[in-house]
Amino acid sequence: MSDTAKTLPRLDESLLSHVPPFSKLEKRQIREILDMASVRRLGEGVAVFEEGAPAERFYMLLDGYIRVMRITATGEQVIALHIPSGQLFGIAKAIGRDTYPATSVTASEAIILSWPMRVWDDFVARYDGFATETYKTLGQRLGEMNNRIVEMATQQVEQRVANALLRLINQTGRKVEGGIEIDFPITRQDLSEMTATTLHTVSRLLSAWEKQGLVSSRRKRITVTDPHRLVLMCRGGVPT
Amino acid sequence: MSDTAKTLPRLDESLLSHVPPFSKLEKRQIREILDMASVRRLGEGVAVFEEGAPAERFYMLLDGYIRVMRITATGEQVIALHIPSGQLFGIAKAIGRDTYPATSVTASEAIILSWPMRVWDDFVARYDGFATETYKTLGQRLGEMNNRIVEMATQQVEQRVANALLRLINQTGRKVEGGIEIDFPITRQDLSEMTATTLHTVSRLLSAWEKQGLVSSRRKRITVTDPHRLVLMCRGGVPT
DNA sequence: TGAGAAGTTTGTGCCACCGCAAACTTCGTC
DNA sequence: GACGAAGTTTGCGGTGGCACAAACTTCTCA
Repeated sequence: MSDTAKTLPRLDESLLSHVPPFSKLEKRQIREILDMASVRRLGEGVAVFEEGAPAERFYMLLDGYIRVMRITATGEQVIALHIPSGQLFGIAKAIGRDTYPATSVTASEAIILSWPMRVWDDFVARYDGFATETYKTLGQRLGEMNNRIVEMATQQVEQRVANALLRLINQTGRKVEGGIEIDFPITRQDLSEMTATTLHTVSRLLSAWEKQGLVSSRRKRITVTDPHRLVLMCRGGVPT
Repeated sequence: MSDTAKTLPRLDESLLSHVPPFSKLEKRQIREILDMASVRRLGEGVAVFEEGAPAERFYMLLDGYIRVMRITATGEQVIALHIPSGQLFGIAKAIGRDTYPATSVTASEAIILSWPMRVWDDFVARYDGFATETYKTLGQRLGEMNNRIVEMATQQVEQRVANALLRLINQTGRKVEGGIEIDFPITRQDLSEMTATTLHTVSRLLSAWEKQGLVSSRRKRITVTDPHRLVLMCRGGVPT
């Protein structure tokens, strides 16, 4: 709802030159692509698009984090995925859809590029490596979802939360003194929506882990101080 | 393990002419494609490929059903998906992978075509509509998985099993007297592996539903006699 | 036709986790 | 710097559905 912007001053080619779907392109081509893009700077917690809406644009996250979620008929939220910067999202066309299959919300401040969906086929046809790289990240996301299904089907809450934390620090971790911190604000509630449990249970688990020196957390911030022991946690056994 | 066959007598073009990824092609092109294919006839419960194996071939299911599953480190099985005839599967290349992300097993007797993965890029480049249709089914499967995640995160066992049944009769249902039957042999165990519960719980549920006239079942066979009331079941409330 | 395998049903006890509730802490803002 | 909103912690009771166990039924194949 809040802060939008049109085509900002002028985007530098280096913005995209190292980003997988565009990394094989010449400077000239990246220029073309950037000239077609709109830029927006969004605050935390802003919806980029809603599930079911006609897929009119596709997006590239330049900075920040995006949370992909779905909302059930009864109003419960389920977080499907977090997307780090440098990835495309909202690429409904890539999977033959004309509406977005889920809602995307910023998990932090974010900068996003976007293009009208009608140029999608051009991108695929014209830019070498674009399609390939796109489908590679799609495959990764698919694999991740698959893993989550297996986890939810076979693991206990404790292990699921541990897994979720590890995945977060792997994908979006930032090294700080004393451990690895999740690079965006995240609440117990969020974590519970990622692991199919309640914020109460997550809170209890984090408190326990904090006492054991596995993690340390403040409001909306979580730092994993002992990833190794957290990995052990994923495979069942309660440590001493 | 059991029954294999090489290129059988001679496949008829009509086999593929109505199957989405090939439906836009000319007879000549379908001939080409068929001439490159191997055919196999498989019994029930035979593995087509295993998770993690190098993705050397991709497949088209001509008849029967395929079950896509994963096995955890502790040996538990989780069924991710059932694939009905007329769909491609094992298309690792489409998502930028060079190993299969899951195991595929026949859920019934089945007839499958297959091609070496190296012709994949040719297929995409040469055959109009092939890529598009492929990604459409990919999108559907992604959506299904997404739905399962949401279900497992928000619903009770009873609702999840009801949902699983409904999905099965939607996708693979066969009309019989007195209801719609799932078109391939399926055990309580299978159903429990699809819904993250135990075979005991599934058995109890089915027994209860049978008493209420919602379903009727025999060994390895399930018929939904009152789909409408089963739909109600999905949304919580216990009926009279 | 009979023995074993595979699949199903049913009972009982128990515990991990949720639901509810209430107090507490941290942050933003006027 | 005080108020309210947002986020967190903690206690307690209840219960859904799992684990374990055992009998039963239906198929298969010799």
